[in-house]
Amino acid sequence: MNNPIEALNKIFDSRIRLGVMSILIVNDSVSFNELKQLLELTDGNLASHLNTLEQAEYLKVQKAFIGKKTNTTYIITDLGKLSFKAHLDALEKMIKGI
Amino acid sequence: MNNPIEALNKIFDSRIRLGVMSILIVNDSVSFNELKQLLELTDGNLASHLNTLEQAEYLKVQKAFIGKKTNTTYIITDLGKLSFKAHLDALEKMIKGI
DNA sequence: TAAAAGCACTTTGTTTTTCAAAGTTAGTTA
DNA sequence: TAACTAACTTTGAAAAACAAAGTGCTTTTA
Repeated sequence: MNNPIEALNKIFDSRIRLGVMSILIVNDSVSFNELKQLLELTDGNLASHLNTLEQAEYLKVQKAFIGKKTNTTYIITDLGKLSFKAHLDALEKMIKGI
Repeated sequence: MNNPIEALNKIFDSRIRLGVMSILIVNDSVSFNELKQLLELTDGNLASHLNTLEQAEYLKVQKAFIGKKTNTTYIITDLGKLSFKAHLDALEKMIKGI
């Protein structure tokens, strides 16, 4: 048997980032405020986790205008999708003992 | 929709503790050394994660003798099994967006 | 039109967690 | 008896998480 945890992605150790990804993988685009309310986080905390995911290029930020009002939304990238799925696969394999 | 991450267990944020639990859930009893080799950890690091799991009463320690030699093995508790399964369920629900 | 409020952050600083390395105790093999 | 293994504990450093406060901009409200 080889090390079952090495295929797990360190970035997804955090349940907040796991939560963000699981929201973004089923929603095309989610705003900062929606995430904040869904996950019940402070601005700073959410912003820093989003930043970690953005640095990893797992999501991208889209700044748009709704009328004159700015609106920031977050979108998962292809790399984000792949990495998240790979992590879930690794988790499943580990649990099933494959 | 309610907060998808609140049902996740903080203790299982750590992939090391996740790894330990996934080993213990399929093996009746695993020794310190086996865990150390499987997970490729230093003694101190493994011991501290095992301690966290023991504090939570997710596993118990069994000190036995093999001949005159002591042998320490770790066994998952019923609470450990329940908590681990509950965490996996919560994860699954979160991912599936239930 | 001045004040209050919302958005999306950044900054600051504390607390918590993680981890490696070294030390410890006790038995074991060469 | 010296080196070795097992199973830790202790120490200390580094990283991560987090809340709170501050910022700049816009919009709504009194």
